[in-house]
Order: sequence, then C-alpha cells, then structure tokens
Amino acid sequence: MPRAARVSQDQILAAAAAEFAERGFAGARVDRIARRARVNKAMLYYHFTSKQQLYRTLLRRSFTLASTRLRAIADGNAAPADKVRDAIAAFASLIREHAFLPSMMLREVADAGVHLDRETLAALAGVPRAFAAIVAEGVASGAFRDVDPLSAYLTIIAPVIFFHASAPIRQQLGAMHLMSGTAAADFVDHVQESVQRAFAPDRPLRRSTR
Amino acid sequence: MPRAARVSQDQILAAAAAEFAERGFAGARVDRIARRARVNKAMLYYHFTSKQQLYRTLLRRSFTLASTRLRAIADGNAAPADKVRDAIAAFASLIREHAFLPSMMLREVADAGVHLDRETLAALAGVPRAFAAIVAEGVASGAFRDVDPLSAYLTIIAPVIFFHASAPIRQQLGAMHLMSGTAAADFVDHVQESVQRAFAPDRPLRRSTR
DNA sequence: GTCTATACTTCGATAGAC
DNA sequence: GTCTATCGAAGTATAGAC
Repeated sequence: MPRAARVSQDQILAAAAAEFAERGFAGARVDRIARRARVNKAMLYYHFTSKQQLYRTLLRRSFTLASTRLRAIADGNAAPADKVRDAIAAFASLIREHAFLPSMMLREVADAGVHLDRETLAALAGVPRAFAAIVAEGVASGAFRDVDPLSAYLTIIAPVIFFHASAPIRQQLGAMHLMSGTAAADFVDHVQESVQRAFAPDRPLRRSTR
Repeated sequence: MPRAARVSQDQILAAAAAEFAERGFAGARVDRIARRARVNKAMLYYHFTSKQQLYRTLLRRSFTLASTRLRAIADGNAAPADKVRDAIAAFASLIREHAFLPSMMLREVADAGVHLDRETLAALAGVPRAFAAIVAEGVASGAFRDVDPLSAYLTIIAPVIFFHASAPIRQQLGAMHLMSGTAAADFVDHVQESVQRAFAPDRPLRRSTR
C-alpha cells in the first residue's frame, strides 16, 4: 500500500476513534471525522466502505490485541494471583494506548452489540474467555475461593472501564464542587488490592511450588 | 392535572425510557417514542418541551430516588458492613424498578454528562456522596480498612450497572456459544461477598456494640 | 388535548471533475 | 488519490384544524 494512503487511513482511524468515543456511533458525524482527519468526506469513503465498517475495524483491532495479551498472561507460568494482577495491569495499559476504548465499550454494551459483526463479536468474547481461564486455574488449584470466572471478570473490567470513561463527567462534577477526585494509578491500586482480597481463599494456602 | 394528561405523560416517559435505554440520546427517535407511547408526535411536544427535557426528567427522577434511599441507609444505625450490603441491595432494587437506568447511565457517562443540566448533575452527585458517607464511617470506626470512598463506590456501582446493561450483549454472545451465562441474583451475591472481603480490615474487629 | 401535515435542518453517501 | 457539489433520506420541531 502506498505511503500516502496509509497515512490517510491512519489519520481517519484515529479521528474516528476520538469521534466515536466522544459521541457514540449514532452521535458521530462522518463530516466531523473527515474534518478531524484533515481529509474530505469523499476520501473517507474511498478508504472505508461506511461509517459502520470504520467503527468495526477500530473495535476489532482492539479486541484482538486485548485478547492476545491476556492469553499470553494466562498461558504463562506465574501464580494465579500474579496472573490476575498482570491482567488488571494489562487492561490499564491497553486503555492508556487506546484511550477511546472505555467509552466505546460502554456504548457498545448499552447498544447490545448491534454495530458489530460476527467476527468482531468473536474477538470481543476472546477477552473474558482468556481471563476466565486464569480464574478457573486459580479456583482449581485452591489459590482462589470458588468464584464464578465470568462474575470475576465483570467485577474487574467494569470498574476499570467505568473509571476511565467517567473521567470527563467526574471532572465536571469536580469543577462544580459536587465530587472529589481520584487518580487513575490510585484507582488501579485499589482494584488490584480489592481483587486479591476478594478472591483469596478462606484459609490462604502457602504458595505452592511450580 | 387531569387524569388523561397524566396518563399520556406517564406513557411518554415510559416509552422514552425504553427508547433512550436502547438507543441513547442521539440514537433515540422522537417518532419512535411517540409511537411506543401510542400518542402522536405533536402530543409529545405538547407535554414536553423537547427531546432533551424528556431525557433529563427521566434521569433526574431516578437520581433523586436513588440518592434518597441511599441517604436513608447511610443515616441508619446499622453496622457499616450491613449498610454496604443494604446499599448494594438498594442499587439492585432500583435497577429492577427502573430497568432503563443501567444503559442510560453507561451512555451518559460516556457522553460526559452533556445532556444534563446543573440540577440533574447535582442529583446524580448525591448518590456517590451518600455512599461515601457509609464508607467513611466504616473506615473511621475501623470496620473497614482504609479504602478510598469514591473508589469503593466505583468498584461497586460499575459492576452492578455493567452487569445489567450488558445482559443483551451477553445473551447474544451466549446464543453464539461464545460466552456462558450468569444469573443476576448470583452476580449480586458475588459482589456482596467480594466487597465484604475487599473492605474488611486486616485484623477484623469484633462487632462493636452501638 | 389530540390530530395531520409539513417546514426546516442535517446526515450518510455518491457523482464526476481533476 | 483527492476534491467540490449535491442528492435523497431521515430527523426535530411546529402550524393549525378540530
């Protein structure tokens, strides 16, 4: 692919990510995406079939990346508690790299996935699947109490996503003196610590040799 | 207010709640709201000034109700751990009564609160404020370890909202054999249990007399 | 209070020149 | 590959009869 085309495509994807995160699929305006990408609308439609395809491309890439990284952690040989710690850190890292993800995820969840095709939905499902493998391993080995893997996933991913996506509204409430602030790093620490305690078995085992 | 008007207004509010929850503010169509309410569009604009006012009215009512109930729990004389339990149960109850809330909250958080006026934002802020009072009391009395009240709130409200709002997409993933299911009651139990463990002090105190 | 009809605007997408 | 101009559909909101 020629360099110029690649540049345009990346500009469009970055602009679309920002627009979709801020406004959602229905609220996003193709004109605004083109303007933000500094290309005209016809150029956008030259590279991408439709608003929907642009949207799907963005999410599919992120889901695949998240899934790959999480699977690598799950397949490692660390203790389950450490894998969970690493998984939470991995979510936080991914969000730092793909700042549009939290907002887009909240919106797509609320939209029941209607904008996603089969392939993108499958990529999405790979994330909880990989995380659940970690939890199941920990439960089986006695490192965790008997927690439901999917519930465990949701109690972790929801706060992390929600915290990041809610930064703007929390900032606004802060400016109105209606809410105090919490730093992102402190929040991730809180989740890390809370999850370790929440998953710990009633009579903690001595860490087994591996 | 005449009975007929009241009926129309309630029909419109109920229809709007469903439409906004399914599609979000930008995706919601006034025509669809009117059709769902079985009134025509002019009737809707007779009772409500605009799509936006309808939206705000819905959320302000829910926020105020949530805030009132939570404040009642916070002001009670139960032990902090029990107040937290009651608060989580109260969130679950409110959601059962206002099924549109989880989805609308996710969307509004992603939208940074742009559709809300000052009054509605203040009502929203009352919810974490009331919950934080419970946590602060528990931390002060030694019933909880030193958790940040706002972080504590987010780690509870996010999973509860996310779980409910994600029911449709999880069901779809289940139908595609990409994810297994979890019952709502089981999930609330998981949150209850996890939070008690996450908040517990390192050396649990004997329950103090009051 | 309730309706039909429609004004006015904005959007996604495309045509066609270069 | 990139542009300007524009089409047709769909949206919010209102006018005005009853």
